[in-house]
Amino acid sequence: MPEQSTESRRDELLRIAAGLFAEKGFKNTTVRDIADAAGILSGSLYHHFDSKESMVDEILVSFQTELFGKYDEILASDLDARSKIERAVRLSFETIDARGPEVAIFQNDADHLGKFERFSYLAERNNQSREVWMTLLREGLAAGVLRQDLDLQLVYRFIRDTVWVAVRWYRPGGDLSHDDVADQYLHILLEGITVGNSS
Amino acid sequence: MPEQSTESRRDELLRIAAGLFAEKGFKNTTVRDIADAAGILSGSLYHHFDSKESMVDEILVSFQTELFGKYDEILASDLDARSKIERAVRLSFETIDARGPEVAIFQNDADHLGKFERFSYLAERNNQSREVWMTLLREGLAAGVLRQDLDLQLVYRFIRDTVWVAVRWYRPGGDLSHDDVADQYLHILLEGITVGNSS
DNA sequence: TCTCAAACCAAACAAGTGCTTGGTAGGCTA
DNA sequence: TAGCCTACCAAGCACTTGTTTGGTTTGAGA
Repeated sequence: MPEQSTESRRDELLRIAAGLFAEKGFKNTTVRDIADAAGILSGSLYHHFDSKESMVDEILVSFQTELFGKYDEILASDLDARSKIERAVRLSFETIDARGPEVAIFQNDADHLGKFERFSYLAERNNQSREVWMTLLREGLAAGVLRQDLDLQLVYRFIRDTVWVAVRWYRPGGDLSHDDVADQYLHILLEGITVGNSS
Repeated sequence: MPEQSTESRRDELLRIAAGLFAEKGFKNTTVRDIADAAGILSGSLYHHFDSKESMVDEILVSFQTELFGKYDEILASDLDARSKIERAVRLSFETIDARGPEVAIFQNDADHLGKFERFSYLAERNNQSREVWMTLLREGLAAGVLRQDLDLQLVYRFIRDTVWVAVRWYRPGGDLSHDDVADQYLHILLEGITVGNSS
């Protein structure tokens, strides 16, 4: 277990920045916004960080390292195909609950940031994510859990988009827990919204 | 039928601006970006438009007027409950196909723009959209088409988010037509991805 | 008490931002 | 051919942007 006793000033600034990046977008957040929220002057940020870019960089790298570690655990587990898919879906909603700002930044700014060399790892992580999901879906197909007439690439895109987009409205501590949301979403995804059918 | 024979220079500039707004975001697109893409100087844009804001304004208003007109047609139609839902879903993918940039702008910038009085109609349209979908879903429930154990508010949010998010990857003229995508999505939404079940 | 490092301030910088102003080229019409 | 209108240019203004620089405060250890 990693020691994470006291939050350093640096970590605190990163957390403040992440919140603003998530709320307003990376480019639309100024270093003065961040400094104001932290109660310091903008120039003082450069005592802690090289640049505004390096702030998002740190935020995204640590987030993705954590997330993909958990994806790997699911892949390596001995769960059956259907349970693996369920776990992967639940992981998304857990992550939205625990790391909302980071998810939002990834959703909103990854495409734009990915154009710069410094953030080329975003594209690699994107591929990695696709491989994880396609593996899970192919296992589901092979196990006879999924319908044969599905376009798996399309299913992947739908799932990828839909499990993360809830970050736009989900608020931790609200009426619905992340587990509630995951339950409903899994029900819709796996069985659809219409009454019993057997096609 | 409105005459729309020749595209005026003004319309052309709006189309160019919409493409850039969709690609880079409203605030991250400069008037010089737009002017460059149009082959003129930035100041010349102000012969056609009051401000950069009024450009998005025109783009969003005309887009929403068209879209909600079609929603109303569906509501007023004499289709059965399930067919109405299908039509509404298909309308989304048709719109992504025909008005991709406008959909992207709405997806990416509506939240941020809606904070200003000038764009308060965005929040109203948002409510209107929710009413349309909730009406359709309630009809589906009353008609016995939808399962009784669904949280309709949640179902609405999922549908709303997922029918529009395809704008991130769908490209007109690609392998998949908007009808292909709609077919698959409807299949997933209505019947789920798992093999026949009757719960 | 002295030292030192972490954290911050105060002021400025060059580049980029939306927008304004006064003027011009060219075509259409009276 | 005179007047006018649409579309544009050239240059600049006030402001905001990320970042830099040199100095100051504060608290803990020697």
